[in-house]
Amino acid sequence: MASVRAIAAQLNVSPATVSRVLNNHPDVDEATRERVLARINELGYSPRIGRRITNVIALAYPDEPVRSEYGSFEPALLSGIMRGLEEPQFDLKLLNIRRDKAPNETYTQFFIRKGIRGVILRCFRNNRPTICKIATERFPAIVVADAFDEPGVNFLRADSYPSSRQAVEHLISLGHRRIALAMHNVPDSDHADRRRAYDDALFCAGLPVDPALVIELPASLSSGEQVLDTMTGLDDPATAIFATNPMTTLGIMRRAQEKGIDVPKQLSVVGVDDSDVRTHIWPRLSAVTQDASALGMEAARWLTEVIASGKTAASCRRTIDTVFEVNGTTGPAPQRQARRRQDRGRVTTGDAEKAD
Amino acid sequence: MASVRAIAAQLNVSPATVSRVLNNHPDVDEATRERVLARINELGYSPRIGRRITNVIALAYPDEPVRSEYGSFEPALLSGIMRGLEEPQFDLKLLNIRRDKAPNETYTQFFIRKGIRGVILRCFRNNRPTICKIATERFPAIVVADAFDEPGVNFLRADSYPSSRQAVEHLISLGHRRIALAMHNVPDSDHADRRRAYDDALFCAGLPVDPALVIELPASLSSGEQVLDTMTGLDDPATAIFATNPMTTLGIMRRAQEKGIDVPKQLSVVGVDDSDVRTHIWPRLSAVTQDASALGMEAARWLTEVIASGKTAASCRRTIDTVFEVNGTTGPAPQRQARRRQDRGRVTTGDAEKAD
DNA sequence: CATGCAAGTGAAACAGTTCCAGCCGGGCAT
DNA sequence: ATGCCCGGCTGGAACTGTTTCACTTGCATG
Repeated sequence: MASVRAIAAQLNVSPATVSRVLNNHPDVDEATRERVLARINELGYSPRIGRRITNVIALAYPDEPVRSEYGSFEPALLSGIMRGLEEPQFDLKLLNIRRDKAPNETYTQFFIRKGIRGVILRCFRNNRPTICKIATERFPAIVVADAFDEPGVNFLRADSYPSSRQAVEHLISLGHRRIALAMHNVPDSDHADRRRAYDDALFCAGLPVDPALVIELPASLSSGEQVLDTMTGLDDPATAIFATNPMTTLGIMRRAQEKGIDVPKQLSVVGVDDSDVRTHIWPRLSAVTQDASALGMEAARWLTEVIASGKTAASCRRTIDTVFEVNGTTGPAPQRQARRRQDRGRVTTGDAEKAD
Repeated sequence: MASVRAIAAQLNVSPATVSRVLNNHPDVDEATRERVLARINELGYSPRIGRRITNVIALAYPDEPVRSEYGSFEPALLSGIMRGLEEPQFDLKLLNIRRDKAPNETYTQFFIRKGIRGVILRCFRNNRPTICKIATERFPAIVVADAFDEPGVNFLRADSYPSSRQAVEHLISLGHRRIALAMHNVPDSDHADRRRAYDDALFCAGLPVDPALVIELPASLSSGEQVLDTMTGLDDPATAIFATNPMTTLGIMRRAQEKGIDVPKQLSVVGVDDSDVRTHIWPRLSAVTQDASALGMEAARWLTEVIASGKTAASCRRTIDTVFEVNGTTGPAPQRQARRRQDRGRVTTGDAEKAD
């Protein structure tokens, strides 16, 4: 609605000045800049090319672009977003906030300058304050794959509590009593859900939560190895591990195979999978699966809908389901005397068939 | 250089008409459209917003956006592109050609309409003609991860011939004589390189190429399983497999572990890895590795350089190196009598330590 | 005190797109 | 035959946003 000239007229400045503010040019008086920004926030503004409004949204990363450290979550998410943008005919830009945003401009300013009308945000380690800031500026935005208590922050996430709880209960029903939990060492809502599911499942089964069985580490292969070493090395070792992120899970599996620990005969493993990694290895991972592609598609649809309808007050705090999928890495708890074999090489497992 | 009004003046039409042609509006006479397009191709054209030229390039997919079927090649590539765009201050758009391009517009028209000044192209199954078409239109473009004989097509790829040959020679030096080759079933230059390397390495070692040991299948996990079943089921089975794509390699490993075939004691496997998948499993894959991130970064740099300098005649037919990395899936060829054990369950491998 | 420099601003020029009015030719009813 | 209407096509004008250039103003300095 509001054009550069309209805003300029209201404030008794020239369109040139408004444009300069929008593009973060240095030579504009601080007071003037404030006035213009205030009015823009008040009236709203959509970037245009000529008379046409630009139908572009962005997927914004707080820092490093498109890390592949979370397995194939990112491509699955991107693929979903592209599908979600198909029908409303929007384009997608990729943004690196740290790199492109000038320190002295607001987020709204930054996004307008980049010619986008809305933004899908990825939430990582330390950028929760950033996201809250963006929310208070009321620029159309939605966070994927994380949850926020702060009002005004829109998000779409997969709630892994139910299926995480199913996972732990599944392990309990298989006779496991020493179930380890390998957590991510930075708190986000997903991992909090999984922690709660673990606690609740144990509590309801009358099992204690042993602090020695809970470990917090970065999401990485080597963390997984450390988890396996720690949990099988205890005096009363774990017979099952629930790992709350994909890379740690892979690390656990890799280390178990390296040490010749038979999964699932000697140790059961439940992981979390964002994409199809669980099927890439043998045995196929029993895992809590979240559909990153669906997450992306839904987020894109919500955002474009909000933009198109102009309902800036719309709020999204949606949750989609995750699924616990039983595959080959979970089995009955081993007999007590069979545990504690510590040879570092492969173990004889010729009795495999009989045990099934 | 050429603006809408300049072109309009040269052709005695109005700027409105030129704009309509550029945006593929239906209500413009076919003859007029042709004239305008011809002049635009002649003079060149860069999309602008107001007086500013837009520094945006696109990563264009022929069809489905950002398939994750090639493992984490895509995120690694994207990450590299973003890094490559950092210094020249360009933005990146994601484009799905099939979805967004109108059938009756040229590629140049399409890209201009999307406001981009250059494009990085992904080459898949059937879009080689598309890419050649784009090249003849002379819009700034570069293909990543494939090679073209056609002049005018710019590309940047990783040459996997030397390291593929190293890989096969490595297997030969380990005593393998029955080395299978699992190829992708659609021809592209990468896979052609690997085929040549296989043939040459065998030939130079005085070994015959047995057609029974060469198989062409889609890049997928199930293909890998089929490869393993076929190659170990021969009367004179393979003792090593070279798989020319990541997913097939994973399928082979998965199936080998499922059948209890010990890699590398009973069977050696060499794969190809675009990212870090080779380290995600145990044993770590011996693999020909290509740095998708470097590919993306170099492509982005070349493209932005061409755009900035205006050297539309510039040509890029570069190749970066791949590396053959020896990890845990390659070992000495098994003794002849030890082969042909066909029990479907796990095999006793208690003598593992001694063999080392 | 005059001069010069830097900051800040606006008018104008210029970039692209769309709206609206008009032209023109063909089809159709009277 | 003639008048009318309608749709294809076009251009002018209006309206986007951005940049260039000239100008004012205030402050420091010779």
